[in-house]
Order: sequence, then C-alpha cells, then structure tokens
Amino acid sequence: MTGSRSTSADVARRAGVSRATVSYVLNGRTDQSIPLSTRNRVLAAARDLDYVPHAASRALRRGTSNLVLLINAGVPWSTNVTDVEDELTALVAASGRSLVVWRRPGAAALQGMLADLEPCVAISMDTLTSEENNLLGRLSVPLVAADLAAPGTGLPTELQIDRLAGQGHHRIAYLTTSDRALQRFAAPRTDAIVAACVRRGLPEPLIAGVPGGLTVDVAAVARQLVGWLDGRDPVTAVSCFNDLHAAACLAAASDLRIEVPTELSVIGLDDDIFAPLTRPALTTVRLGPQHFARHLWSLARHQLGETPAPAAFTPTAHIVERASVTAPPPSPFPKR
Amino acid sequence: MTGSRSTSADVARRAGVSRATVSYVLNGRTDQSIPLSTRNRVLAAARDLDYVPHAASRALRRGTSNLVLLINAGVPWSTNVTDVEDELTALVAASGRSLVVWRRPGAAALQGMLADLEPCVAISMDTLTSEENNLLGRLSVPLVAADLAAPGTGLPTELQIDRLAGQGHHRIAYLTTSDRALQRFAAPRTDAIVAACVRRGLPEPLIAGVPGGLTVDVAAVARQLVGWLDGRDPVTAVSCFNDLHAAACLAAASDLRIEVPTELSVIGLDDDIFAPLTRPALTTVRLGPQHFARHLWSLARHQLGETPAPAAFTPTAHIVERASVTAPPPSPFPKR
DNA sequence: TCCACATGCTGACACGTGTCAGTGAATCTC
DNA sequence: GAGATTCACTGACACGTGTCAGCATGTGGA
Repeated sequence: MTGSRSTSADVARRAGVSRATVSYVLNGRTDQSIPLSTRNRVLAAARDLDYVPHAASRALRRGTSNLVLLINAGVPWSTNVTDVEDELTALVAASGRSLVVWRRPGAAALQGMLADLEPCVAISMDTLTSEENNLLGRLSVPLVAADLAAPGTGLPTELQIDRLAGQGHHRIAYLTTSDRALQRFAAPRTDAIVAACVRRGLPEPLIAGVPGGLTVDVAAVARQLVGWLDGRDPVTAVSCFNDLHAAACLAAASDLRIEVPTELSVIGLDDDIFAPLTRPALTTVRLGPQHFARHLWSLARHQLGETPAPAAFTPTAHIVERASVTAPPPSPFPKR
Repeated sequence: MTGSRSTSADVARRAGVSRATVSYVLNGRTDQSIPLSTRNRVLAAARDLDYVPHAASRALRRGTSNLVLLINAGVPWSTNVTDVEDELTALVAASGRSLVVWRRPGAAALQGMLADLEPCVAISMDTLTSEENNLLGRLSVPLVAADLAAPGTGLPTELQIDRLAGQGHHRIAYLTTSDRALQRFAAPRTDAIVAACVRRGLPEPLIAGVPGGLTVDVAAVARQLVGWLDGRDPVTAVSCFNDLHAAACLAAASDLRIEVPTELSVIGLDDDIFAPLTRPALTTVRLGPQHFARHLWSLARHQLGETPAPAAFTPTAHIVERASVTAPPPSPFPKR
C-alpha cells in the first residue's frame, strides 16, 4: 500500500466522496456546485495523501499535455539564450504549464522525442527544417518560431552603426562569422549593417567573415585587421557580429599593438557575460531577452487559442557604453 | 478524418490485423512469433499513416515514461554546462529515451512540473532541497545528483596549484566568490586549494571572496589585488574560482598597471569560451564535461536497473597552457 | 487415430484521469 | 400540493496503449 503513489480514487475514499467530486474540486470547476465543507474535506484528503495527479493519464484524457517544448537548435551561445529560457520558464509556469528545453541533437531526432513527449505547443528559437514542420503539423502540435528575417531584426546592428557614426566614424568594418551553420543568424545582420551605413550616407562597410562559431580564430581576425588598417583610407571602427567576435577583435588588436579605442573603436553585440571584463571594457548592444521571451510566449498563447494575435515584434535594444568606442583619430588624409 | 492523428487502431485496420499484433510488431517483441509477411505489412501501414505512438497513453500503460529530466538549478554558467547537456542528450537518445532540461525557477516549482511530466529518472547537477528529494521519492522517481563533495572533486583546483607550484610560485592567493548561492560549489574548491598548498609545503593561501555570481565586481577584485601585492611577502600568483573570476582578475591587474604574467600569474578554471580571447590569454584548467555526463548517465542507468552500480567518479581535468602563468619575478626578499 | 505442441493471431482488460448524463432530495413557484 | 427548479453528488464511459490468456489451425510423434 505505502510506497505506491496515491491516486484520485484514494483521495475520494479518504474524503468519503466519489472520484468525480474529487476531480471537480481539484480542478476548481465553477459550473458544479460544491459546498465549502466537502470542498475542504477533499482538499484536506489530497494534502494528507500528498496527491499529485498522474501526468500521463491527465494528458491522455485531455488529449493534450501541459508541457511547452522549447526547441534549442544550434543557436550561437550567449547568456541571452539562458535569459530567454529563464523568462519563458517563468511565464509558462505562471500559466499553469511547464516549460522544458530540448537541445536538439540533430534534425532527425524530433520524431523520437515526440514519441516520448507530446507538448501542447512548441517554441523554436530557430527555423526548423520542413520535415520537422510537417511532423509537428501531422501531430497537430502548434509551432512558434522566431522569424529571423522579420522587420525590426536589424535594430541591434543599426544601433551599432548609430553609435559609431555618432562618434564621427566614417570608414567602418564589419567582422562576422563565416560558419555556415550560423549564416541564418549572420546574414540578416550583415544586410542590416550595409543598409544602416547606406542610410547614413556612409561608405559601404568592409565586411569579412572569420571561421569558427564558438571559438573565434584570433590570428584570422588579426590578418583582417592588418588589411583593414592598411592603405590610405584605413578603417577606424569595427562592428562585430557578437561579443565573442568583438573580444577576438580586441585580442587581435592587442597582439598587433593597436590601441583600442584611441586608434580603433570596437563595438560588440549581446552584452555577454564577459563584456565588462575585457580591457578596454567592451562597448556593446544589449538586447532585451525578456522582451523577446514575452513575445514568443504571446505568440504561443495565441496558438493555444487563449489570446488574439499579438502585434508584430519590435525588438528592444540599447547601447551599453563602456570603453572600446571613442571618436576616431584625426585622419592624416582629411576628407575631400 | 484527416487532420486527426492516426492511432494504432488505424494501422491495424490498414494492415488487416488486430491492434495487439501491431503493438507486437512495433515494439519488436521476440516472444511472439510473427511471420515476416505480416510484419512487413504492419510496418508499411505504420509508415504510410505516419504513425507516431501517443506518448501519454504509452506512459500511462507502462506506468513510466521514456523521459529523463535534467534539473538545472542555479549552476554557475559556463560552456561546460551546455557541454554536459549535449552529451547527456546524445547518451539518453541512444538508449531510446529523450532528455529534457528543466531550468528550475525555484525550489517550490518542482511539484507543479511533476504534475505535467513524469520522468523515469531525474538527474540534477546540483543537490536538491530535502523537500524536493521527498517529493521525488513519494512519486518514486529515482534521482541522480552530482555529489559536490565527493573525493576527487578537488582535482581541478589541485591542478591549478600544481601548475603554479611547478613554476616556482610560493605565495599564492585564491580568488573566489562570496555569493551565498554559489557556496555549495565554491566551498569544496576552497578547501581543496588549502589542502593542496599544505600538501606541497606551501604557506596557506590567502583567500578572498568577491561578491557577484555572474557579474564579478572588478573594483572589488582590484582592492584585493592591492592588498595581496602589498607588504614584504607579496603574492605572485592568483588561482581563481572560475574563468570569469580570472578574467576579472586580469582586468583588475590591467587597471592597476600590473603586468600579467611577468609581475603576477593568473590561472582560471573551466576553459570557458572567452578564455583564449583575454590578453594575456588565460591559462586555465579544462574539465571533462563529456566524461562527467557519461558518469551521470551510468548512475542513472543503474537507478533504472539496467546496469550494475558504476565505480566512483574520477574526474578528468588537464591544464590548458596559454599565457597568463609564468615563473614568479625574483623576490626582493630572498627566502631564508 | 489421438494427443502434444508450435504457430499466428485476437478479444478483452487495465492504467488514472476528466466529463457528462442522471439521480434522489430539498427548495421554490403558483 | 403538484410541478418545476436547484443542489450535491455519483456511475459509467472514453482517451490510446501494452499485455495476457486463449483460440483456431497446422504439424509432428507414438
């Protein structure tokens, strides 16, 4: 008897009522009239027996579970990702559901996972393959995916250029990743940088991708820097794909004895955990991961039919002013 | 008809057999004799209908799910954590189960989560509260938790001292965190540092904790450095709780115009993502997150009754030699 | 010829829950 | 006081699966 978990039948027996009544009380149904006395008796019995409803039977009966699945495909890592995860966890918990994160090992693994766990809605921080989309559709699991090319996605990079141009920089380079798997994220940012420069009447930025997603090759960055700083119209500022690339840029500059920010300004993106610890401390753009998480969740709730469709996402981002950006050095070749 | 998902009854109808036969075929039972022809007919029908077994009913019937829950409580973040998560995901998937990660928002949240998801085993990277342990026990969910004070846990810090002492350092300081929530992790390392120094006949290390778990206060670190380097027997090397603290130490040294490594050696722990990007590049200790994940999984499989109890965990770790550690400067007060 | 046994398959049950129609009693309405 | 309505509660079903006893049919041995 002991050792085995208690079911709603046990609670009913202890409270001296039927199982149906127990279910009505514990699910707080208002269309059934239940006097306070029996209500309290049921609640007391449930508490005494440490009753926890059986997740599987509940899901079976209701046709859908209370689980929200966050699919974490190959998103380039930053503290922002865990910030989004934490905020989503809180939001989902507040709605009486639970969020779990699945680190997708590969595109083919989804089917196996769905045979073990049927979420009521799936949220992906990335765009999935069409096979995965089809699979979710066949199992009628609604999917919410962040649109990587949505209007407004360019805001953070726009802010980078804003800051550099505001300090008087003219000749700007953009350091990004050449990692193929990251191009989904990198390409829109590169486009946004070019557009931002054009819009401000700046010359087109010099763009270079370096290999390595999680480990940036400092030597490759150094070679780029040499190229960019060479010649009669040298670059005075480098805007970077993320803080990791910016840190690599600071390291390369240090190796080349280029002083940041007096000779070269560097700006990052993410306000990652190590950004305040570089020397000079990294000026960067802070995204609003909580804001993003709230948007994802409102999309999900819309899919669940609980709320009307939310407005289009307007990202939030702001400059975090530190020490790696300043006005450019006086040019030896004055313009015009 | 279309739009609704197909069940094993649909597969049975299409293959012209009973539901029991379908179940036998799809679960690959060997004790039932099923000729190849019907077997293939069933498999073809399942494929045609895109049959995916219903997770909830399967779990209800079998009494337990195929889900492994990784409880990620307030572990100080580093790429090691995601490395462990990824390795565990792969191991669990290889056993026909699925791993999901739950970022615990608070100690009281576990019950709500367990009402939505009943794992066959739970793995925690941290020690849980006794209430949480009791709860899991009552629901008979086996729990595997990393023992933070197990013998051998001190190996990484031991290696730090090894490296510093091997270079001739004598007067060593230990920079750790004073964050209360992190003391579970920090205290054993501090003990290990002291023991390692004593064992080598070094003087007891100077120990200081600085506030901030994810954001280390560089100014506080700088004040410590000033104290440590003052006086007639100054510290020549700083061993750090993790790479984040080491990066803060490098930043503080830079602010104080102390040259690393010529005037002061600094060693980190974790080989975090930014460790190769500091200047000087950080010498640190690389843990074996995959090795750790494999141990956790073998413990879990033992709990599931599939394997005998594994041997005690022997952590793996090795020095990653970069540029922040070198021999100490010649002392103005020669020993003895 | 009869029994024993293997083969190939099926009907029926159970898991624990949520829900709906229904039931006896009490109360209200005219 | 008969009928209508509300109150408080219950019995029975369904969700989709895994499993087990059992049922024909063939096959071999004595």
